[in-house]
Amino acid sequence: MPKSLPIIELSGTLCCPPVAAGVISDADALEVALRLKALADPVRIKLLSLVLAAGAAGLRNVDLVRELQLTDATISHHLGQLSRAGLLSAVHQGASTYYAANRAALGALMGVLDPNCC
Amino acid sequence: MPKSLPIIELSGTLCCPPVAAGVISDADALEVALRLKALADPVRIKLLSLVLAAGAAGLRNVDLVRELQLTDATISHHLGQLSRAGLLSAVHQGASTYYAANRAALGALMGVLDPNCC
DNA sequence: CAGAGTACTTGACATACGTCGAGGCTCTGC
DNA sequence: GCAGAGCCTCGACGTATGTCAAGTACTCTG
Repeated sequence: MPKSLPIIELSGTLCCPPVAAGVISDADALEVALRLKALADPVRIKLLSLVLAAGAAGLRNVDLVRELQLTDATISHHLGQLSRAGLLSAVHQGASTYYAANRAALGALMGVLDPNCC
Repeated sequence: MPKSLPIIELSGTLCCPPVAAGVISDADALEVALRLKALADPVRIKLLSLVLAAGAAGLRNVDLVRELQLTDATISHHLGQLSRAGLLSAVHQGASTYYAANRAALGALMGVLDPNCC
């Protein structure tokens, strides 16, 4: 990975034309790729699935530590990745942090890549 | 990545319930993640977009070398990743190899992750 | 057959990434 | 105020990955 990827603000919802509509621009390709990278890990897929299933209430770091068999540091790392990609939203409540899935962001990302969309 | 990811046959089309339908299994999470990993690179997104735009005829390695500014070895590497993930299909014709997008596989992958689907 | 064009493989390099242990911070309840 | 729970940050580690240069193999053309 010599050509290192730049840091981009990803917390917002992705917005670019679907790939089926024409050749994607370099900038859009980068945005899409960075979000996919945030999702391209078995732990994070499982994690997102658990959070999705929990609904709007969300789940805490500890809840996920119990489900997956990983350190709280590792879970925190993954939650950070997903949050930075805008796929998860975190809300602090007392000593805990509840993570909920950002369904709109996930839907938008899938919509851009879906060849059958639009 | 100490817990190294196993090698799995991915050339077929993904088939598992959408994440919105419930918590995904470890095996399905791994399958989804491996396909996303194959897609989570700006070059490969651009590449897929170009191939998609080319339609059923497909594109050759050289064509893509000209579009993106990379070595044929690098393009070959990326094409291999996408092919192994079942996202691209290769057909040899004389001295050339034409790559076409596997729309069904891409659609299936997006369908599994789309929270608005099903 | 010779040469050009195309594609894949291999090896090497630098960087990115997942994981953990240790430590520190904030909030809660006694 | 203290002890504990929950969460994050930091540093370190081993592995994976994107890129290229060089080499190899195949196909077509003349």
